[in-house]
Amino acid sequence: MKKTITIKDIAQELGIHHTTVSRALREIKSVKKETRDKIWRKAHEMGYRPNRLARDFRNNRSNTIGVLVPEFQFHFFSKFISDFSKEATKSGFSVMVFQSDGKLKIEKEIIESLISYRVSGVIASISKEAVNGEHFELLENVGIRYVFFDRVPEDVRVSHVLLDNYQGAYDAVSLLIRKGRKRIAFLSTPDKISVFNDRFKGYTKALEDNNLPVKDELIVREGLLMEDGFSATQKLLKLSERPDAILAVRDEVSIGAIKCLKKAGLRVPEDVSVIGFDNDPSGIASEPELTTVNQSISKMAATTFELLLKQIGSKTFSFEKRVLKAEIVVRGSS
Amino acid sequence: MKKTITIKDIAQELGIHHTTVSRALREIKSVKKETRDKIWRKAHEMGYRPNRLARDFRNNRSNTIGVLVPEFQFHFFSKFISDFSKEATKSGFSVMVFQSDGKLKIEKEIIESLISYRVSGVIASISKEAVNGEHFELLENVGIRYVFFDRVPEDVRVSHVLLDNYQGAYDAVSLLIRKGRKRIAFLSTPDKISVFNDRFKGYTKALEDNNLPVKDELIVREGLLMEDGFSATQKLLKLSERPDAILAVRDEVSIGAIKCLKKAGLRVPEDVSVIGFDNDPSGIASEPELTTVNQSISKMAATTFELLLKQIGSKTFSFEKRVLKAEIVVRGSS
DNA sequence: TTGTAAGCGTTATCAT
DNA sequence: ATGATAACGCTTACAA
Repeated sequence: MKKTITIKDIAQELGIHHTTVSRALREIKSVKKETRDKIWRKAHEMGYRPNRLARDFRNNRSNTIGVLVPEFQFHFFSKFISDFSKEATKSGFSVMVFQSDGKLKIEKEIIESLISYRVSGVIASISKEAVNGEHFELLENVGIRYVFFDRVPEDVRVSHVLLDNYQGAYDAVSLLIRKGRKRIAFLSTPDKISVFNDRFKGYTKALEDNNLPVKDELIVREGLLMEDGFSATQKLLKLSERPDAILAVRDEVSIGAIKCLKKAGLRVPEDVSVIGFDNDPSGIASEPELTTVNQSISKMAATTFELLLKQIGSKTFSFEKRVLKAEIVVRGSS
Repeated sequence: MKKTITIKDIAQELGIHHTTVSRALREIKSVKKETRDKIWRKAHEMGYRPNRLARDFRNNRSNTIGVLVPEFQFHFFSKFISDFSKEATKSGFSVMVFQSDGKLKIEKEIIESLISYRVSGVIASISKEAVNGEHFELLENVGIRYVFFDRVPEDVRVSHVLLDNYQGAYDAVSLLIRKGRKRIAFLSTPDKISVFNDRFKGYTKALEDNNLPVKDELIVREGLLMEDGFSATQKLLKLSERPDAILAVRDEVSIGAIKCLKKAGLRVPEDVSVIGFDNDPSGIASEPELTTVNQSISKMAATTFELLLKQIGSKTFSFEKRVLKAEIVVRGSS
């Protein structure tokens, strides 16, 4: 194991002072070009690698952005993080990802950890147990900027980026109504999560605007997985009058619904139309292919990064809300 | 923005020395219980949060594990990272994820970055452009332990964890042959990636052991995406004699194949059987559901972490190979 | 059991 | 344009 080379080693070799080396390596103009070149050459020759730990410590700030999500196997989150991290890397940041597993307690621990790491900024999609965003205020106290995306606290008063969930659901239901559907079911989760609440509001509003009743029996909140979609649909099929369309808050749920419908001998979309949310890859694998409400994940990632970057390096916390338009991708299931 | 509390602040408040505070907070036995309690109480009262930057700097080691993958949208990688990171968190590590995008140049930069961060360890799945693992030796030079998983260099001589890709493919083909299939196609990628090479070897060996010819026309290397599976299958269907089974190296590719077959009016599995690799969620969405070679991702993650942990804190680099058994999940498509 | 002193590698500030 | 000095918060070796 070789000795680690520091700026002092380079300075010594060159017979100059290490602060000059530091300046040269950071491309500070006040260094003569000749010295600068000499230093760079020597640094390279000696295999110098900056010690970020020392640099971060000295600057009291790590060049890292913390990402806090409930869970990162959901396609939405993994794609988002992938895009976000490409974006952040371009600007010289590293990314640390933490999963709260939907638990408030873990979320709080992660926030402590983030502070302890003196990250440059944080983006977060909150856990379902977090009703408000109070515990994030700790970040403010120590001057760390943060931006919420997708799952935001109800009382949110910091910058955040959202899909227009309300509009997406409204449009999806409107489409179904235009196709003559009248008994439109809504499949969601029992958890109170902003995103899904908004989708529900869009659903009811569209029904009302078209003079259709909102029926409790058509609203089933089993959960967010494929099997939840399946079991929810089983319940629906036991009704005296079955639904003629289903809007589910996630594609996986829709796929479960389609499986259940087909198993019951019903045709999709002839007997029952199905629409999902998220444009998950499995929607394309499904037969028929799934109509879905699409959110441009890469745009969302870029916007989130933009809002965060705007705050990092600015003196004040700011409050800006960005809502991204949702678009319906019409495929075979509707 | 509040002043940050340090151990010196606590010490001052208590009229003791800050090294005692340091010791107490790290639960070092040589501190009297009484003092210890006093310190913890005060620390909590003052809202002390350790500065990890300072600690890491002083220890010349950050409590972080670097994860290097080609890409993390693939279900395999996002699930792996999710599981790995839960595992690592349990032992008090944080996780930093970097994507090479399959590019050697980026991979090298990431390695520099990892060194610069003095991470405690690294796990990596290498880019397709990396023929050997030479560039990882830099890590060794500075004493950072690393373990490869899934995509490993050809000449690998450090610890690594693999699926038994050879066996998985061998078993899949054997299954198809037992079902009477004789013209079994193989869909893969043109890139030389260890994982897929091994799957290919298993494929040919199984054919040979059953006295079936390995036919070039049945081997199509279009890529790893759904559309690649689709177009590869189109080519296969133009042959004078079509295949009666398809083994693809990823589930997504298989799904593309199934779509193409169905579009051509062929039945799956009656006319053509299809088997994939990875047990991707979309395999379940597909119709028929996809038979696939499954690798236990959580086991792989746990094993990778285990091998890494064994090396962190040990004086010597070690070389241990773990091969995880692959199992076929039989569903409708075969 | 506790205190003292030194130092990790870097950068900011001030002096030359 | 470059050098000298100090400091960031923490831990370790040594002394008391």
